[in-house]
Amino acid sequence: MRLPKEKFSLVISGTMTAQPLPFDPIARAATLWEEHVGPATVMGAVTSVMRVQQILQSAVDTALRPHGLTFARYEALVLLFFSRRGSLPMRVMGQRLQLHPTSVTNIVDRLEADGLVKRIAHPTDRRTTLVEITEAGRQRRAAATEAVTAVEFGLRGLTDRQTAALTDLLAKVRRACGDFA
Amino acid sequence: MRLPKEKFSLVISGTMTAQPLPFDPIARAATLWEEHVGPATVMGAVTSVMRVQQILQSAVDTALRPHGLTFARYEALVLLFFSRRGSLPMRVMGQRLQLHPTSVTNIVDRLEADGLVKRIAHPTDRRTTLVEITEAGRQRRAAATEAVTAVEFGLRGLTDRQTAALTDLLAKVRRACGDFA
DNA sequence: GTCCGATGGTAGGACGTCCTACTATTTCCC
DNA sequence: GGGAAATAGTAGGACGTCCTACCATCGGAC
Repeated sequence: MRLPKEKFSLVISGTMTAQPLPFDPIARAATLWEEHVGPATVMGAVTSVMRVQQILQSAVDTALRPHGLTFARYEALVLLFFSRRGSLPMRVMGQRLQLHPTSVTNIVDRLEADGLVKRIAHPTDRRTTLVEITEAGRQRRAAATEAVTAVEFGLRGLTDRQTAALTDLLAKVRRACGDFA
Repeated sequence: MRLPKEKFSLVISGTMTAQPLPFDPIARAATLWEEHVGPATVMGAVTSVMRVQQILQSAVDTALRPHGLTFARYEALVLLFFSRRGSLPMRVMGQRLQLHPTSVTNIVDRLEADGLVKRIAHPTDRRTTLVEITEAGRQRRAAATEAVTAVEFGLRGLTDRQTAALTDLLAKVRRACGDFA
């Protein structure tokens, strides 16, 4: 539960070099790709998504570390907080968070060990495990939310309009890939 | 080196539920966030990036698995292929690929074990290790490139214009976070 | 020349994800 | 009702990333 050591860098993300490159490595790769391979539009977009995800993940995890959370665990906490009864079956959590069942098990294990959630029996289906957010979990969620919103989730450099446009474009991709109907 | 088992799903990505949800889980979360927390624009965009990265990573890795590559190793191979001499110092590879030095070590270890690259001594600096793509590596890159372009890197649902717009938006973020000057 | 800080790379360990199997329970269909 | 098939969750293992610590080498200050 300690903040990471300071580095000699302006970079927010954890994956960093000492100094930012003087050129855009993705744009350069795209140029070379056009020369040697073919149209690079898709390649460039995919690489960009990968890289930005890495930046955001690192920024958010850094903001959450003092609160003993990762982004995945934070998302789980928020999901339970939003739920009507403050509890959900593991399986539903996996669907909403788009996670493998075993990842849900892992996440809930950690949250439960920290006393932020607890597993309770489902009233009618004995196969099902309900996960319920505790009072400590609610408080932790509030504090963690302040931390991540304070750093804008690591998303910088966009206007609100551009941010919304980004979300829309990505939603098209998610729908086309069958994330939702 | 075997293709993954078929699942009962239309979803391209590896992380999947049996059926797509009938609603957009990110849009729903954004609505709840607006109700309970505040403006959800940034939160929605960040979650979307995370999810799309997961989809793309899974699609690309699936396409590359028959070729014995992950996306990270494929990127390394492409980087060396593009380089003038067919070789680069480990450190430079880490800068271009935005990877931790130890991750570069890991990736090069795997590629070398498969005979796709080899470590050679730097002519003047004995600290530095050069990584050189082999003929087998060049052939593997060509085959792998066909595989990933055949599935469009998993990026579906966007026009070329929209794909370019996505790249531009993400470049703004990368620049703002100090990825490049 | 020599020393000391900076640089390049690797080893070992933590963490989080996924996958494959496995058990327990429920549901469906005859 | 009785049994096959589906469903919920977990255990154990592989993989890839990061971090800290470490060793070897280089380069500059004196």
